[in-house]
Amino acid sequence: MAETDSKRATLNDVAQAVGVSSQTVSRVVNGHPYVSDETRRRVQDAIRKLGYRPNRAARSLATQRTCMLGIVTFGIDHYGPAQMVTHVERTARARGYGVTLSAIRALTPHEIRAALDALGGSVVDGLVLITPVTGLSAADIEALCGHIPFVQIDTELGANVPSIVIDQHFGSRLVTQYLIDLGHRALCEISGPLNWYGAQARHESWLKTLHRAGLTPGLSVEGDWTAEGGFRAALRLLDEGAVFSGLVVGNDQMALGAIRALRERGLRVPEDVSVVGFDDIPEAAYFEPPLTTVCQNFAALGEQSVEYLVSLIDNPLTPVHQRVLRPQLIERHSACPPRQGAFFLEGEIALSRRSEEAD
Amino acid sequence: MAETDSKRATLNDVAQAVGVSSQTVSRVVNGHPYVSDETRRRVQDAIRKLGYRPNRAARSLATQRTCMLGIVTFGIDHYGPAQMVTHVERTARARGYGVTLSAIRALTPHEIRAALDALGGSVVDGLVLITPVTGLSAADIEALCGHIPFVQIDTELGANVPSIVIDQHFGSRLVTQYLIDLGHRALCEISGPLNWYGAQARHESWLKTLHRAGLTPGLSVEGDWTAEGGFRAALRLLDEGAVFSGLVVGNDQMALGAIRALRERGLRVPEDVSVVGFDDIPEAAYFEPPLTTVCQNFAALGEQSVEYLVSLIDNPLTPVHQRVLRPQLIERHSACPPRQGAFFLEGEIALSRRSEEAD
DNA sequence: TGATATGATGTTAGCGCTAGCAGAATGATT
DNA sequence: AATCATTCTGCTAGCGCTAACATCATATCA
Repeated sequence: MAETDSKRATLNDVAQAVGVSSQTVSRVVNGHPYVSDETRRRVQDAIRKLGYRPNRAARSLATQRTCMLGIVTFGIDHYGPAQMVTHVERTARARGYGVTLSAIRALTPHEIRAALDALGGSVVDGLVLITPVTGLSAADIEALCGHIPFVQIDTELGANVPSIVIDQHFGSRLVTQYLIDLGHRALCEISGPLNWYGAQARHESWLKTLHRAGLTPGLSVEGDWTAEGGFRAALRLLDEGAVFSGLVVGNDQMALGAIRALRERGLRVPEDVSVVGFDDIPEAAYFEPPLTTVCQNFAALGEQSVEYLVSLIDNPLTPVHQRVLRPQLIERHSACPPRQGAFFLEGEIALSRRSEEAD
Repeated sequence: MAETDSKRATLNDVAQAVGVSSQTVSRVVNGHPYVSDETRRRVQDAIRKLGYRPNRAARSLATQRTCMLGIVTFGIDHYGPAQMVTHVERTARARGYGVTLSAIRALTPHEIRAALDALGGSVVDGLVLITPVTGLSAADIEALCGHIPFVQIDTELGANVPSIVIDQHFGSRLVTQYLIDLGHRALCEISGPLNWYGAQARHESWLKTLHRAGLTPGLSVEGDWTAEGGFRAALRLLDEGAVFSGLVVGNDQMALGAIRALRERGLRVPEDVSVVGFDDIPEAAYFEPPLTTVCQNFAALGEQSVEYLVSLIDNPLTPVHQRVLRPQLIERHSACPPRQGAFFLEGEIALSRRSEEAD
């Protein structure tokens, strides 16, 4: 196998070993035609014997392509972004691209610029931006990316940039209407951080769906996507005297925390309060009770974004569009019809505050 | 900002704009001394005006360094590996390195070779290998990496390769002994896939700890790290007639599934069966009941591996060692002393099969 | 037989950058 | 005034590869 040479073998080393020009070796490596079978075989032998591997930097310099995609992601600690990264990587590799990862922890322009700088200097042929959060305009993004083609994932619905998004409005309508159809009239919400597009969209559609049904929305508290945040948010809801038989939670982890909080306050799920989540994380089916939630197809998101990006790289004139994926309701056992007279009389319209004020 | 030139600006463009040689611009870009303040200022202005960014490929070619680390990871869909990736990335960036990610889905030499090929051709200065799984010898790894310095994470304890590992034996002893100390005498196990070093180590130490305490290990069933796998494994345990008051589970997700299975069979946790997990995922505290588990410091793992790798890059003669981190028991509420006479009489030694055979 | 296609190779130049050396200018020292 | 060190700048080469063209041999056709 690999020679014990101190230096890595180069194209030229291989060429000399075989007695051909380096160009011929290059042709073999890149699978070009017009190399005789005999030569090809001998070159391949030498490549193996010398342990030759093409130098990507040199190739990039010559071809102006890197066969690398950059992933810039915010919120990689959360389930959604992490899933997206995984699936983007998988698809990119299947398409012959490597990926380089740049996770940003804070949403400062400085951090973002640093992330892009790390990727911008001709290290990547294209960028997948996982930007689930407000704060950067489309113009900002375009300015930062420069001439590098990019696709955004999980960004603002309706934005006029190359992007693939999940219709969070639809998902929110789905669960909210589901609870309404079950007979719930008093709904509260634990939303994700409202500077996330998805959280915002879910919140808005939660409101709108209730209004359309002629119901008054109950309290909505902002969580932080974590179980702990959900726990605290639910406690706050209860402490503020909110009265509700249905609770729409921005993701499954927060739903888990919320359920625990409800239980600690003596409320049973779903008998006293129906709880629904978002994401359908693999554990959701094994929560107590198994969680009714909304499933998002992250695999499709990853695949389609890479496909789109690759077509953008191959042909920069590919028209700009936003592809919208629809999530799907997964019915399990954390929601059921409300018990009569539990918290409120049948037909009574939901109140966001209990009449008998806090103790 | 960036000019609307069709082409990206190069060092030479900047040099011409200022009227100096490209070398001087290079000095400014790289912060070398011996550039007059006046010149430096003018160059920096021009850089900004032209939107110049150094071409990494060209720089790599000239310097033979890429300032990139490669992460090759198996099992990125699981909590541990995903956490490691996140923390490696974070630390690498703090140290001035970018990371390129190569996730392998199957443990075939072919997949691994492909992953390394994608990274090997002078794209990275060093490799972090997340290889939690058996199948590759240290020699294989060294052969595959060639001359590129590497550090393994989460590999075999005691292996003589540059590596950072968590002492899974210790962790397993911790929980197992904990249950024994609580008074449990009949313990079963749901292990992770036994081709994972961690799962293997935990399994072995589970056995050893029981033996040392003079107890006969109950049944051990292999899971797949997922909640669903834990669910099915627990069901199998029950179906095979295992009798136990304590259950050691290989990770938190499987513990979640197991708890659900136990509950569906009418067993309460922890009153009838104490369950302990591994990992301390952020949700574990909000499980029903809150899960007693073992916390692993993935952040330290990521940090130390990158630090080690960087020192290996800077000085190839850095001595080879394995750094071992110790996990920590997190007591919550999924384990308590066994009830007397629930499944077995006090003092009775655990049987791995019930006397009255399956129905 | 000469003209034309086509397969198989080599030659040349250059991608954008940095290392290393070679100056040139300035000031300090003999 | 000659010598030396110090600060600044430019020149040249080359990192390893590929695109584009040039070359040469062989096969095909009129």
